[in-house]
Amino acid sequence: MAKQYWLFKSEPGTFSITDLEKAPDKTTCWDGVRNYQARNFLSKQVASGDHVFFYHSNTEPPAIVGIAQVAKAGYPDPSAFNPKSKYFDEKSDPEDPAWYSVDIKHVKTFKRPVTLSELRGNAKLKGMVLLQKGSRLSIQPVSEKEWKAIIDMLKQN
DNA sequence: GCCAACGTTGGC
DNA sequence: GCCAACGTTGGC
Repeated sequence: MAKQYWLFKSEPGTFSITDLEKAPDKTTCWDGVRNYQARNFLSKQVASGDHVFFYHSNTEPPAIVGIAQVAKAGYPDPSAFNPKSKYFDEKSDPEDPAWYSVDIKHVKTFKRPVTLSELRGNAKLKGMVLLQKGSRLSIQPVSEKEWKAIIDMLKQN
């Protein structure tokens, strides 16, 4: 299986990369995804060992703040079955789960985040899903070229 | 806080 | 199946 790359969005007020770093074994269940396109990535494509950019949205500045790795591939999202969870979905049947989670583990937090405006300024990233107009997908595929171009931006810091 | 873009819901 | 209304996302 070829290496795959992803970008996971999170609002830092809800779950930040610092939260991930502090989590037991620096690992967390990525739950609460309630969008079908993102769900399909989680259930079918995101594989153990895949590399993940951790992105902070809805904050100033929006930025890629670090890297994580997929520790466990798609499995039914437990929060959908938990009536106490804000992500509870009574329509999700444990026999035929509607929603999926993966586990991710912290790899590194950047000393300096790569901001959205810096990403926009890199011509190599023109096609990146994140930079498309109106794009709000919370689980996004990242191409190998895009991944490498962003890693190169870190080295220039 | 504003608002454009997008996704979902539900009446018909 | 259409589409208006509504809710959410997320940059600014």
